[in-house]
Amino acid sequence: MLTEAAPPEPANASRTARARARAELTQEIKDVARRRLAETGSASISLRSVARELGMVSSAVYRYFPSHDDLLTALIIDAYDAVGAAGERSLEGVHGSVAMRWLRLCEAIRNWAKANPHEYALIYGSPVPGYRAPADTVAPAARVSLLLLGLLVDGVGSGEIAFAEEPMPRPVHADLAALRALAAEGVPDVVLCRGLAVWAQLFGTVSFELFGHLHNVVHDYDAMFRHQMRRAGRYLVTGA
Amino acid sequence: MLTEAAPPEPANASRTARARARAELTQEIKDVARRRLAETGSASISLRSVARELGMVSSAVYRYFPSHDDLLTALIIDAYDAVGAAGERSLEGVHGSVAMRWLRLCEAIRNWAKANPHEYALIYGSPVPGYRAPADTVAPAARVSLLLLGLLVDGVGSGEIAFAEEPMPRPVHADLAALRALAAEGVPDVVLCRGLAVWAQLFGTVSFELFGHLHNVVHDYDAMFRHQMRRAGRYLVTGA
DNA sequence: CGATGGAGAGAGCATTGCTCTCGTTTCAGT
DNA sequence: ACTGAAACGAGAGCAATGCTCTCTCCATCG
Repeated sequence: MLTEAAPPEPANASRTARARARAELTQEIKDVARRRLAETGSASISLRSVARELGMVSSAVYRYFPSHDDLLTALIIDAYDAVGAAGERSLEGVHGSVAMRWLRLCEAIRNWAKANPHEYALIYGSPVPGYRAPADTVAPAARVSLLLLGLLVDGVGSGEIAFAEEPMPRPVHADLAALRALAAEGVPDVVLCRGLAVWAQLFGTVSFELFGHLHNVVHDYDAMFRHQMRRAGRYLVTGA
Repeated sequence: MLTEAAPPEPANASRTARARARAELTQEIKDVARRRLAETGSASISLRSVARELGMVSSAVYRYFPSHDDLLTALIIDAYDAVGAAGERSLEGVHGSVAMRWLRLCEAIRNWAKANPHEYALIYGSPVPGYRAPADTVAPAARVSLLLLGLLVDGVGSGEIAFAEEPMPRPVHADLAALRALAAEGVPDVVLCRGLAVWAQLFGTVSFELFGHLHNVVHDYDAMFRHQMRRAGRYLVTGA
């Protein structure tokens, strides 16, 4: 269920002809599947249709992805990587205020989501396959979150993020301490809480928009999103 | 796709034997489907399996739900109604502060979601079938949101919710004005914005938890949720 | 050079959504 | 109360899917 196919591919790209062909075909299968996903939604990624489009027979595809879920998982991993990359690109070489970089990050994530709604749904919607995230997905999934944590570290370091220590429930503090040790050195609990809050708000808002929960309520999504995320940024930085 | 089956059922329950049988069987089909949904996820609600469990033949079920999507839509509507009802129950006869009622509402929604994760995924996860929300779903979907708006109206009316008017981007103001006219009389733009923010945060947080996005980050979900929603409530009421 | 095992093809199985047809039962208008 | 129309359930059938098994072919590695 988790792993791709039998032989662990060597890192070296130009191995034997067979290995190269395998890598290429694996990629090609994913590409076709991703295109079908983008065009007609996750329901229409059938191994058979992908095989057909590639001129293969369905059983051949099973040499590359041992099950339908494995193909999906591969797409999920790629999608996580894609949002992560989009987020990183939006911050590359940008040195403005934390609030400004936060806004850029928000816009990048939303723009990616709007450009790839089905991929977004795949990773931030209901977990569709056998329901439990394979271990392989957690690292790529973390990628985009690290950007927020980086922002927090920066902001606290530069003094741009204002905060006053506050008592936390013990278990909350424990979780936050672990998170801090992992990827947010120096960021106090209160600020991590704010981070979690705006993060949930960000993805909640994007999901509301993409999944149609604001239909007939919001009409100018661009303006609303921008305004809300600007406020969220202020909350993140100043706590108000 | 949207409507159930041919004859519009009369409101009167005890009509002809046939009508009663129809209503009962329709309900029974939904019940079996919902049970399968709860037990093994939305993928396993096949008309055929439901029919089998009811001792019918698959084609007979089509007399009641003209397509698989229609069955799903019916379940979706019921799910919206269920969260709405759960939320309403949590506020029934409760007259505490807005912040306190907000917290009750949050807990009720999360508890319902945890008790019915697949149903939650059905309505707040990715829109699964051919996607487009049938018109029949928007009224039940609004039910739970009205609770928040009611809280805002109360809080503004009683002066419990503090705010200072603030300039809004024109299109944002337009959307908020329409929303105010619809179900939030007297609630100023700033407060509506806060409402939208915490609402997105609430569902973002619940989705993160249920869909596994906080796996290995948060361990004591109860404590974290409570703490975050308490803060959100304060933000809602005081703006900080 | 020869054995291994990766690769593609094809047939096949169980399952699904959905359609069509065919008797039977129930209802409603006369 | 009777009769024609409609609703109903059953069954067969179609196209499609995920997945397995077997067969043959050929690149690879010893």
